[in-house]
Amino acid sequence: MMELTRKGEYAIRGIVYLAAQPEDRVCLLSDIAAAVDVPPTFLAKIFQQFSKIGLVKSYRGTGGGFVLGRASDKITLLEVVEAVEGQIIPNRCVVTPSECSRDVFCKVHPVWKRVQIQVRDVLEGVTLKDLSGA
Amino acid sequence: MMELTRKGEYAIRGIVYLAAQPEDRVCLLSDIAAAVDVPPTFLAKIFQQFSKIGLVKSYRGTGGGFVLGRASDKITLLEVVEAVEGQIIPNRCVVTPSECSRDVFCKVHPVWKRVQIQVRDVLEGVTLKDLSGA
DNA sequence: TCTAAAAAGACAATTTTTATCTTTTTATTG
DNA sequence: CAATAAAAAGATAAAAATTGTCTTTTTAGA
Repeated sequence: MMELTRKGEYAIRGIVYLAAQPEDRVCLLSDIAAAVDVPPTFLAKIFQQFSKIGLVKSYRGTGGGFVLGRASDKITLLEVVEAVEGQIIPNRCVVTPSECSRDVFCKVHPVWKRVQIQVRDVLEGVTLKDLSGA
Repeated sequence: MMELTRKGEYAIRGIVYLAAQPEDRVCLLSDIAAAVDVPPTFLAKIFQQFSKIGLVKSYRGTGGGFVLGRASDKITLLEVVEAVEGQIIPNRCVVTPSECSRDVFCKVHPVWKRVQIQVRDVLEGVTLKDLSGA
């Protein structure tokens, strides 16, 4: 359980690669995909999601491509993962208590909340700089 | 991401219910399923998995049913979850580094390892007694 | 021997994941 | 302005996992 999907894995690979490039170097999606060994069309979708929330900036047309949206030490692994996988929710009832009819007296609830916090803390403590640095 | 499946949810509900019963009270699967609102056939599969690893003991035939395999304070939530969902593996490469061709120089690897440890620690610190007690 | 109950196995519907392909938009350049 | 380059968007489809159900078998008790 708790497994990152391929999408998440690809997302990390792709953006870490981008973070490792010389700053302001515009990278073609096709080049990134080839370098990190991910289906280009799939990576395109992922980078579109990144782009929407500003994790990367994109340029169309000749000479276009992608660059990081912020300095690599200002982007956390948590942001990257949540961008493509959605929020980290170990249990439905963590986000919608109403779904849990056991609600009021459910003792499991706070446990999942703790799990969620722990995971987020770890991922939030890691930046793309940490992952791409020499 | 990191979402518990329904199977995991059902598993927890079922075994917590069992843990809340008077000790040595043999419970029918059909009764448990009704009480925690889970499809009986599905819960049956789950309890079979519990039974195989000794989390519950089963008795067949008339007067048969299920009881906890150990005292409720000796069964952790981690065991329950892993029984039905498999090991907690945030990323494939955590378990099979060979799959990660980036292997040696993969900086993400230890991060997932930390996530895994944190999650396990939380779940290991909670027993069925904690979850079923008044 | 009949009945009660779990175990085991085969099967099926649904949902999610993992893509691919085509068309559209935007930008550059000759 | 026309041609080209590249990302954005949308539709579709294959594969895998999830979420079940149904039938048969085994085991135990009355």
